[in-house]
Amino acid sequence: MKDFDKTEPATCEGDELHTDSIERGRENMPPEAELYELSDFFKVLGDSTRMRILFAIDGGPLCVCDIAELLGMTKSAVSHQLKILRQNDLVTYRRAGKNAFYELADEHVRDIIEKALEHIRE
Amino acid sequence: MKDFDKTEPATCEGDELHTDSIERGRENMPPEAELYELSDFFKVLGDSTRMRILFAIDGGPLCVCDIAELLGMTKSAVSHQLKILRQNDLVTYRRAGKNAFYELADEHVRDIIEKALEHIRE
DNA sequence: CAAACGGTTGAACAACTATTCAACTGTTAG
DNA sequence: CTAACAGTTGAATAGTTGTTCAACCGTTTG
Repeated sequence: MKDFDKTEPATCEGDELHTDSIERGRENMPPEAELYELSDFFKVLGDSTRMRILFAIDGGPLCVCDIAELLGMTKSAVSHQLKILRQNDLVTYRRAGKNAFYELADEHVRDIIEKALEHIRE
Repeated sequence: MKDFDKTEPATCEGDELHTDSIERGRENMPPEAELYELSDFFKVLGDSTRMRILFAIDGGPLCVCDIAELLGMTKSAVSHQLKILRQNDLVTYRRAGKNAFYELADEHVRDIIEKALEHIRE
């Protein structure tokens, strides 16, 4: 009995109709690597702190200290999140003396966030 | 010394230019509630299993068992993720006898994923 | 040069999350 | 009715992740 359960996953009773549907779904599936890039990209956007940072620098380049002040967080916490945003090419930065000014890297990001906003506003 | 660090966060030396930039960033910030809805939405997309599910049913409605077969996962694991997709209005489902057929809820979702694909492909 | 500041980093901890497992519901077929 | 199947669910576990803390680096200013 329990041995049967271990054979999961299994097609629904080997139905022809189902195997067809599965095949269609499989054909639509992007390559493994792309799937991970895609979900990793959304994972970066899936944090309210990072989202706030993106909106903050959308109004123009800001240095770490200013972002920290704006969000009411420590520079350390902000810097950690900026690193993630950098590593995923969502922001770029340029050094100016003691400061590091961050800004949005890409117009795509703005578009995607805009579309998502439309979605949640129904 | 350590007491000073505790005063974080702080503006960069109270510079006028910086407080201006901060103000611009602050004006651009969406309301708190919207920020959370937005990052929660992306959080749902930020998982490779859920992403695979979305691509699978993008090729047409599929029942839980078929999705499980297609992804090589247990029905239980898939069902848990489908619940999250349901709760966030990314999928809808209709019951047909023993089966529950899931499909994409919204055209928006397709658009956003498409835009993100463009982005990661540079 | 030394002190102060902006920024980064690694380790540690707490909070969260995906999968597994087992038990359960509801539907259909024998 | 009962057995088998599709699907759901809650608890437990293992892995991931955001923030804090302390130490550090590089630049600038006195």
